Amino acid sequence: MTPTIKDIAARAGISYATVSRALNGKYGVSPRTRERVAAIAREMGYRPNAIAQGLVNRSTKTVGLIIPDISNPFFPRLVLGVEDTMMDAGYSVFLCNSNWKLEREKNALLQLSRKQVDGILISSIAARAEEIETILPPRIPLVYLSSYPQGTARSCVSLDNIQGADLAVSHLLSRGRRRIAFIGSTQEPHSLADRLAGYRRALERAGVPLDENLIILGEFRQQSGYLLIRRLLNRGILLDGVFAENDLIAMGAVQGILDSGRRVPADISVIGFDDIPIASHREIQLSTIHQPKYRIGRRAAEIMLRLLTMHGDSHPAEHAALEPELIVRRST
Amino acid sequence: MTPTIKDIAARAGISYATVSRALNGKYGVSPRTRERVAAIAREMGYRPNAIAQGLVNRSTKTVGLIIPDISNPFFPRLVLGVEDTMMDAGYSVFLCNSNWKLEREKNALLQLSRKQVDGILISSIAARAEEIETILPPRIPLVYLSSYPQGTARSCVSLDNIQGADLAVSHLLSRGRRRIAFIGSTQEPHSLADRLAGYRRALERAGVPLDENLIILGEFRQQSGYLLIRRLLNRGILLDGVFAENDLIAMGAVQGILDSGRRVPADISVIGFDDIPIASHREIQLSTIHQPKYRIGRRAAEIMLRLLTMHGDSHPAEHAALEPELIVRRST
DNA sequence: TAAGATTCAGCAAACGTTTGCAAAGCTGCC
DNA sequence: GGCAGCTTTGCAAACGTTTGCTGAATCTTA
Repeated sequence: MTPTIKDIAARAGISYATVSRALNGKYGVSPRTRERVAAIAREMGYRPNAIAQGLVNRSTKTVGLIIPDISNPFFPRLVLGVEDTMMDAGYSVFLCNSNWKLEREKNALLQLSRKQVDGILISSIAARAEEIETILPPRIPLVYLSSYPQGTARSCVSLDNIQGADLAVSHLLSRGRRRIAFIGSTQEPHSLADRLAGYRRALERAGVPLDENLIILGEFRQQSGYLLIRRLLNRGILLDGVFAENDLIAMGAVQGILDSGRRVPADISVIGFDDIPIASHREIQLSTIHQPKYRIGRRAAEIMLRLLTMHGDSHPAEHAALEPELIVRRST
Repeated sequence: MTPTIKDIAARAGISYATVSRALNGKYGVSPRTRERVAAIAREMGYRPNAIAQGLVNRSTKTVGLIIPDISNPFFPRLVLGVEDTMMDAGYSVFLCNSNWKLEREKNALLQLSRKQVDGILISSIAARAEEIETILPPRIPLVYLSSYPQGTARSCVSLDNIQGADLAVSHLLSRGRRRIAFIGSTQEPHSLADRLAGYRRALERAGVPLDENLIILGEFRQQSGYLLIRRLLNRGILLDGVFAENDLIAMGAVQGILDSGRRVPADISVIGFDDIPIASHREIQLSTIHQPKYRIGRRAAEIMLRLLTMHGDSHPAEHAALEPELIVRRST
């Protein structure tokens, strides 16, 4: 069917070992045969079979990328950052969506390890490192990006979530807000913990007492933000500010507040997290904490490439915590 | 390192051929040994090496998915549709972004064929089928989705673009608009041609003369829509309606119109194409032609699975043209 | 009990590469 | 002309599976 190295060898009247060496620029082939082989290969439209190469080289030039949901606007640029830089380095990437389910995340891990990927990048929703790292093949390179479980010794690339949340809440405080609700999601335990910690830290520093009634949790969806804020308001709980764990929730919250007859930001200021594309839209103008999504993806991929090249020798885990940036827009 | 079939065989004191048969449920192995093998495999944490299997089976249970740009809001749900259904069928998918460049598209095709994918799904920007189909390995299953080149004999899943454009323009006409601009992109020649054809057809049917000055082309980006409409307006060209080739362009156009001091839809009605998530947002409310993105992805994957299972025997190309749906919102 | 049928297991080749080792060919020198 | 030393090539094993063929063991039946 498709020509193999043996077909080339037959045509050139030499052994296929020589063809392999010629094609790969290995030492020990005369310039003349090297050229002849190259010409025949070109003419026959030869393409190396990466599967066979993978088997003998024990490296497939392939990595896996696991994220919760590509249709969540946070992830596309992250994925692009990974894909661009891995592609440039000659790697292909398997994309897997876990749909925020640990079960599917584990399943993807299993699939990828069967497929002999050289490394795995994962935006994990697992709470503890063991939950996923015990599934992995022995010493496969692993990089967490954007979200990682507690207690891992692997490389991570993420925003400083505590600092980011602190920044957001401090901003609300600086606008004179004192009754600040936290609306989050239980879908990513670790990111929740950090952002909640930042929320607490900012309040504490400002001497504002924490009211547990103001903390309310659901999912990472716009509708969830809408429903939660309405529930809060209907209960008659007073508030003048909202810090949402992400922009989708924040946008839902804004709608909920408007629908309840209150104004944003006059009555209630709202700030989100992530700075997804829509947040900057002229008609939305949501204040938020910017995450450099493409850069996170690229950085994670770069770390992966480093792990991949120094195959085996000591994996010094690298923890890159990028600086969060406050973006002030109309909603605060 | 990781246990192989031979390790299991050694432990069980049998030949590795038998282990293979036992694990794969092949005929010719006693229940007793079958069980013993299963137990040992479980105990040793055996995972079949898909690369080795791929080599001998000549099937990798892997497909490639090539799209222009995952960070364009049209694609994530399309990709999800593909990934979900391929995953369920036990396939992994390589994601490749071509960044709207034919060169990169071809390159991805090459990479994927080296990697011995079982099939390729592609949202191609190529104008003619030869440009990409000559690169493919002989008889690999190929499915175009959402966008396909002219003159292909392969399976396609897409919206009826002519019909969709006709629907959009007819809607503007029904609102009394007569000077309707077409703002498009040269990035996808075939989709451009179809949507332009629909635009022409609708005008002709209504007896509205075509004014070539109203047709203007750029890129599939919001900024492009903004710049193009401003250029049009600055030239003093009269218009009361805009049909944009996609929602991003349409949103840019709306901004451009507003910035020029005109009102939407009072002075100029705007309709887009695709119905990306943001179009339905409360503060945006863009009229558009809905594309069932997830369904397109799923459908394409289903066709791929069919091609994959009837390996070899006659590939009757299937051309699925989904029905476009008009969504009327505030911008018209 | 013998012959035939059936079940179970092993051998070895194959998939398309890479690569260590050995052999063959060539060069130049004494 | 013989031989050392280098360059070029070939042989064969290996990577981890699947599978056709063959042989041994067990079972059935008359």
